[in-house]
Amino acid sequence: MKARTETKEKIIALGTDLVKSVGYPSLSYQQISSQLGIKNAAVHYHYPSKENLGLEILISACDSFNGFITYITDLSPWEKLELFFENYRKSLESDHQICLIGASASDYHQIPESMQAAAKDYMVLVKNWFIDLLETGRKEGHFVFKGEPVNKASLMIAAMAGGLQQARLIGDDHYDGIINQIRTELRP
Amino acid sequence: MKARTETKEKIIALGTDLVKSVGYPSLSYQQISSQLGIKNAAVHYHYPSKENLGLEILISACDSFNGFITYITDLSPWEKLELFFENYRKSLESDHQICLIGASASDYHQIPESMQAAAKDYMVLVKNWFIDLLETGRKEGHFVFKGEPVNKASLMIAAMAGGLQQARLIGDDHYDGIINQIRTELRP
DNA sequence: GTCTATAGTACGATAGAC
DNA sequence: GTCTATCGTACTATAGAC
Repeated sequence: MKARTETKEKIIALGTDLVKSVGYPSLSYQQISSQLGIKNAAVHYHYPSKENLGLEILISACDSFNGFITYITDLSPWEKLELFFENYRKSLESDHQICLIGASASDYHQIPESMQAAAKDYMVLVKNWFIDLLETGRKEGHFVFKGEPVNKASLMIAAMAGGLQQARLIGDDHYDGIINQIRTELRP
Repeated sequence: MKARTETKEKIIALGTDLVKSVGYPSLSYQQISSQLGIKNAAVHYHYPSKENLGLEILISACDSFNGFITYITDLSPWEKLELFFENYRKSLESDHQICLIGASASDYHQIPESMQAAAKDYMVLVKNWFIDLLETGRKEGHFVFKGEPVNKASLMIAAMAGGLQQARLIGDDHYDGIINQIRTELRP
């Protein structure tokens, strides 16, 4: 009924939103089909099992992030960091969605092994990008921090993912306070 | 069959473990009854609805934390902080359980309103204790950090909750790196 | 306080028509 | 590529015996 496989892309886009707002275990074929105006079985046609769908959501996010870091490769360390902050802030504004890394981690024992592996790959990708950003930024005098870049990267990624979640409980100020603290501590 | 309400306490203890490992939505009466050697209906006798059970788990955790901070009230700021770190590290060693705050936050849209409110109360309690610890510790020269105590507290709590989750994906070193970074930055 | 039995619901998944 | 119809399963929850 559709030109090319437009529906397939819509399913991934909506599925991603749902995982970020209710989590993979609570994601259902009915939510997807009803919101897209199609039927249960139509979604199964594109993604036979829930595992297929969940895995594709993670792989797609990985591709997007790779595109993102390539796109911003020429910016300054601070500009890169602020864009990363901004992307996370957008999740907060989209009805308090959390990031896929946090969602995959908190539901870790409820997702198939293939998704556990994909989530790990995704997180390693993000973390390595962060380590490189911090290392380069410090070397060039843009950032100031004690200790190893790997530990600083771990601290920042964990704080951002955790902060997004906790903002659901006690409000967006919590997340903004975290970002401001990170900025304050990193500034020369 | 039991003296007093021993079963009721066992249900809360096991329920707490299950929420911390699989989350409230994936927690089931069957897991509880089978692991306690009783039947489905017996659990319903003590906690008629799942909401009753989930709420009691959070309230119980709140009470425990209140007991904890009273118990350590005479220790030094660093000793208090290290005991807090230790409690979180224990979750990691218990088959990678996460904290109740992180679990409640990531499943926020899947838990009843009464639990959302209880989780908020719990988190406010923890955060306020942290703010006071950081404020006092800095005033007395034990801690060093830039910015407001409230933002530093937000950063630390989010990093610990997020770090516990992310350690499931990429290993315990991730969490330990976060704690070491926090120590390094806080040390005078 | 614990049991058996079951109602009622929601879900993932498949078969087969169009 | 989408539909209707349905199977099998897992879950929350309740009624009533002991």
